[in-house]
Amino acid sequence: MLANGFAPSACAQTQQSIFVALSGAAAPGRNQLVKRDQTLFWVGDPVDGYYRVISGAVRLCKMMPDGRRQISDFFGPGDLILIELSAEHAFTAEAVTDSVICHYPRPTIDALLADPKFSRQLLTIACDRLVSAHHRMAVLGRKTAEERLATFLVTSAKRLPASRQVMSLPMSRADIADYLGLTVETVSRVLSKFRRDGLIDLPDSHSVRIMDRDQLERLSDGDA
Amino acid sequence: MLANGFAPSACAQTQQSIFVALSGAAAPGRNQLVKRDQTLFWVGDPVDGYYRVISGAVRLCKMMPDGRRQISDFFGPGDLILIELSAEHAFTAEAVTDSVICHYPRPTIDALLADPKFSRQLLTIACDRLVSAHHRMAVLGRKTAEERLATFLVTSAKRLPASRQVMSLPMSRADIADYLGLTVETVSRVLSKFRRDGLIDLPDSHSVRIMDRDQLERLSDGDA
DNA sequence: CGGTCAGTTGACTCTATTCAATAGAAGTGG
DNA sequence: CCACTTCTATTGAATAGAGTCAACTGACCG
Repeated sequence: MLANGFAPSACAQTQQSIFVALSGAAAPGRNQLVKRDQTLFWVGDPVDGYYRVISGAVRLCKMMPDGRRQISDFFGPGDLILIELSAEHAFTAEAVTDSVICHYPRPTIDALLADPKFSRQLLTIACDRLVSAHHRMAVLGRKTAEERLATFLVTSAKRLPASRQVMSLPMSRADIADYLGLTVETVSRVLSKFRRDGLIDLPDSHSVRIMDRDQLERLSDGDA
Repeated sequence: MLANGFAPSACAQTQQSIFVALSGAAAPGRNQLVKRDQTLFWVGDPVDGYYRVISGAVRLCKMMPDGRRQISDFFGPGDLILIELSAEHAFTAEAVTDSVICHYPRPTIDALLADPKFSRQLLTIACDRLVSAHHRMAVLGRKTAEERLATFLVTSAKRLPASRQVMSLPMSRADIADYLGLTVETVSRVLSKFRRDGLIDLPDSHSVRIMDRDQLERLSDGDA
């Protein structure tokens, strides 16, 4: 399943402390099982609390009237879904696979924000996410299809212990396409090319084995 | 010049409070004049403090080895350049035009972070920027050239008082192109088309008058 | 006044999309 | 458990939207 695959984000250290703070709080979060493709919250919903992915994965989406979709972020186990402090959600969050999500009611968080140590940690998480969002803008604005896929694979692999050989990608090709600003066909074609070129192996459609990480990294940086 | 043109961002309210907090601090910021195209900080520079745009405009860039560039954000008067709490800058910041920038040394900010009210405000700013970064990912990943330009114009206009007829765009066509993930030629062509179609007027290359805002908004949302 | 730079426009090219067909995996119900 | 449907992924051929290359114009600057 996913538990051993798609991994927590780079700022796991900080997020761990957050977890401790939240666990110790008067009102700890409440776990809920969310089935695949089920929605955590829609655009326009009130921000009535915060979510933390325990297992599985969540995608954050923006839809256009004609059906075009942009996935602006994925959240894996351990990740706190922190983007908005405003009154209403500007994005939709959906489960990529069956997931366990912990929900912290807004008052719990608001109370914890009085602690400068805690709010400093949240600020660190928000800034880390901001940095990776800005990196992703370069991916979407300036990189070729091959560079996008290489970046996606390398970044996903970085979240995992180097020991793991095969990485699990819980999301569909359509999810990857909407995350990278491409079409399913292009994603499929580029992955096939990477396989032909010996850069990766694809044991099944949700698993990838990185065969030539150096080459993939050069490709992702745009100097291959 | 620019002072009456490119405007502070949407979270001006919060940023105003920040300004008050910083002004009252023991070590207030130090103003510096930064000439056009001059660099505030480079990728890899230590994060030795924070900057606030007093007048002018700043662009945040990421460069690729072969010269491709993505501008991930513009900062206008009043904006606090807050993206990284890490040790090193991951982006380069440059002045779009001659600008006055206020610099707050890192200790000043770190001390203020002890105040939960202040750090809460910084968190709000960071989250606001995160939301707009995610919106921009949809622009870069899914919108056509016309939709990108329409979004850029409408968003820039929103920062200004509705009374202003003519909006000043301090940045060059190349800056706009690198912000929207296009080429200068495409930016130029689309703006010319908008002018022919009566959506905008271009008194000079750094000024735009919005003629048909409704149509531009429909275009930017992708249902035109 | 000459030179450089920014912006515009045109002609042609190419990368990724669209449309279409097929193959394979997964879920459903008898 | 197997037949049937449906969804996901892959591959091919044709198309289109934005990019590239190039020429030209007008500002700005020394």
